[in-house]
Amino acid sequence: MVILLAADSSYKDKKVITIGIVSELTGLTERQIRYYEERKLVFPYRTPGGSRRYSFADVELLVEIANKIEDGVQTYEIRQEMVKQKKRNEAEEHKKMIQGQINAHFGIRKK
Amino acid sequence: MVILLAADSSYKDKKVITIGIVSELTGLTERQIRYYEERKLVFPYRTPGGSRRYSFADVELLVEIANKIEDGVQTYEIRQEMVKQKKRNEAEEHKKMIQGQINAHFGIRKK
DNA sequence: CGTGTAAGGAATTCTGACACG
DNA sequence: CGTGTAAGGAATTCTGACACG
Repeated sequence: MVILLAADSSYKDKKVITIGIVSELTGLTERQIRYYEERKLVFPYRTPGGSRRYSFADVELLVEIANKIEDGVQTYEIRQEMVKQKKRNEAEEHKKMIQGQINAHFGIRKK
Repeated sequence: MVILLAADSSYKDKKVITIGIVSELTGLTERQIRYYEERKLVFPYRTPGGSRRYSFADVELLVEIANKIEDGVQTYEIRQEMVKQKKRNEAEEHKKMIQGQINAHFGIRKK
């Protein structure tokens, strides 16, 4: 029997980090970080005052993006990959939801 | 039987949150947050420019502090508790370290 | 295409102090 | 003791643009 307690995603997904800190954390310039947003690769939260707030998940994503760009991948292509991945995830979600409804109707049998 | 506890402390302890965000997260005013630092209850990182950066652990600590103050506990008393707790932790650490050295010398037997 | 930079403005944060109690 | 506030300054962030290539 295995009991696994998942990583605390609450911290990872909270958008609380300013662009200056993200710059330090990733080694990217603020210019680069803003540009990747312009290309719709990252979506920081915006405060009422207009400044950007990133999550740790965003920070990790930014590093991945930067690596791909270093490898010669264009932002447009990276965007395409992300859209595709998102669709796969949604399909998976949908599948799980349907299964959940089936279970709700016929009862859940677990090995 | 295996019990795995992940608790990603890497995110929790990184000092990356500005005082404004901490204020939103905790509901405390910036004045309160700065005062608790003055009373040596929290220790944010300082950027070269002089501004404070807090971790999620700090945020949680601040909430606990605020609760105690609401209960009428004075900052000085809270400080005393923290110092005592720290000493207990260090004693525990020391004990573990000693045991580690013993194990290193005589071999580790695990049940 | 991806990034650097100077420009001017706006939002954020800092400290020390006076105030109340 | 714990917190509010006005004050002036410094650090941070924002946008739009010009530049290179």
